[in-house]
Amino acid sequence: MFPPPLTISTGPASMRLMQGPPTRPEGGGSRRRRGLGRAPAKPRGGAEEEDDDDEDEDEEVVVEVVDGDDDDEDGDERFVALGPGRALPKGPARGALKVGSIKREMTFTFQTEDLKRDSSKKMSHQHLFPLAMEEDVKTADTKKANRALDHEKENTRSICLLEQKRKVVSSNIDVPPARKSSEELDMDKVTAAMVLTSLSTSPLVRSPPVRQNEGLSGSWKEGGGVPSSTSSSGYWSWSAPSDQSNPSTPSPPLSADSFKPFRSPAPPDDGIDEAEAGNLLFDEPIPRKRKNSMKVMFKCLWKNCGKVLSTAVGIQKHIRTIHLGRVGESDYSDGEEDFYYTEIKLNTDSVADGLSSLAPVSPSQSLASPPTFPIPDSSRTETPCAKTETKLMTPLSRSAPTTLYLVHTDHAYQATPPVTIPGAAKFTPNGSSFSISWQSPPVTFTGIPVSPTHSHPVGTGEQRPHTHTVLSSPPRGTVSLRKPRGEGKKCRKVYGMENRDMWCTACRWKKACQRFTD
DNA sequence: CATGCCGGGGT
DNA sequence: ACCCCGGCATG
Repeated sequence: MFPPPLTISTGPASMRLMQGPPTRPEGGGSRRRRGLGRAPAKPRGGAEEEDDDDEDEDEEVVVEVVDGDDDDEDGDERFVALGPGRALPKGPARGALKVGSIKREMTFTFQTEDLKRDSSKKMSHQHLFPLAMEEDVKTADTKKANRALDHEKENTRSICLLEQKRKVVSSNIDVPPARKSSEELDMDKVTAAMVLTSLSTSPLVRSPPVRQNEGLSGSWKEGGGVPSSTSSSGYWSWSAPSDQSNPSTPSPPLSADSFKPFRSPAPPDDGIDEAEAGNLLFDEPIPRKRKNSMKVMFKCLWKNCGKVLSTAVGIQKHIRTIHLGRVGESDYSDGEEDFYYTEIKLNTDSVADGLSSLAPVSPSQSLASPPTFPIPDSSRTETPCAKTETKLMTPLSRSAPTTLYLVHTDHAYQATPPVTIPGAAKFTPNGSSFSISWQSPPVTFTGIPVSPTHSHPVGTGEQRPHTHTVLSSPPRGTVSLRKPRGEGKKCRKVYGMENRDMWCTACRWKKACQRFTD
């Protein structure tokens, strides 16, 4: 109560320290400080308050960002938010960030859900991804419901058709059944043409290599196309913006189908391949190289099979016989195989090369978060598979083609954009906080090892592994949100220990400095 | 080692 | 809510 003896208090901060350690007889160093003689708090308090005001402003910014996320489930939005959020700083901001990230995740999930729903409807009872469904369901949202309803209307009609067609096409595989109006078909054509053109024209066009799988998967589902791995899509669903949910958007699967009709008369492997190739290219992270000595290969996308053949016919046959089990009709091709293989361009040097280049190149930044899903996913998956695959190719391997999505990549034009986002790599090197959400994806890898699981021939059970993967992913939120550590000088440095009184409260409390926010 | 902060704990 | 500190992470 009594002001401590001036003698002592007068001493510089150092004094305090010295005394502190030995003992805190009176009440602790802090008190001492206050007692320093500086009028208890008045001055200090005033200054601080001002600071606080400033801080508040910052905080507001943060808040806004967060809100944005809430309002829209749009993936893009998220990114935007991230940018600013990152900058935001200090204490309160931190909290906001956390929330934001969480919401983000939620959003993803829910989007995925939508997709799934759509697909499920179209697909009808195709037991495609039961597991995934369950998982998602828990996260389900009211919003989702709304969207679902909308889609239903339009979908309902198409569903019937789709199913019928599907049956015709293939009984055991979930081929993208969706069929759309002639207009859409045309659109697809056009799109395909454009894609091809762009590809041939400029290598730049590339899109995020990485998660094609996931991103695509999302879209596919929507299209009612391939059901299989839900898990992967789960996280990535974000890549698929609300657009996908819209029925109007052409679903990838559709386009794929649409192509067939034209060429179908005679299984034009080349034609299809080309189209796919185009898509693939998108996937391929290394567009520029392709000019050089690129060798075109056809890779089987069947889940545990990475078989690579030099000819489309070969790969088709491979798929037909090994995966589709159509030994007898080896000659006949309904085009279904097309979905299970993809055209890949290899540098004459070596495939690995290309792959490796991918990872290192873009990721430089993202390196910070190695686990980040984006880059590695597709690329890695493919390569390793290819190698291993050859051996694995066995009936067992026959599981739904995980990679299948890749194929669909054709429709990349749709998916691509979103995927690009992942460019998120941009997010930033420092965005430690970001890494969090991203990390989740790493899961993908897990999936690979898991693949060994035997699955049902039909290609439905596949998801299991994926789902599994997803589950394992949980690590996401785990990352510590710890602030990067402000670069600028903080109160401590600015005022020094001697003037601790001048520090902002936060600094005094050893909390994130509120005055010199970074 | 100095800083900057987080997570806790005390009042 | 305010005030602090132990301890960890980072440069």
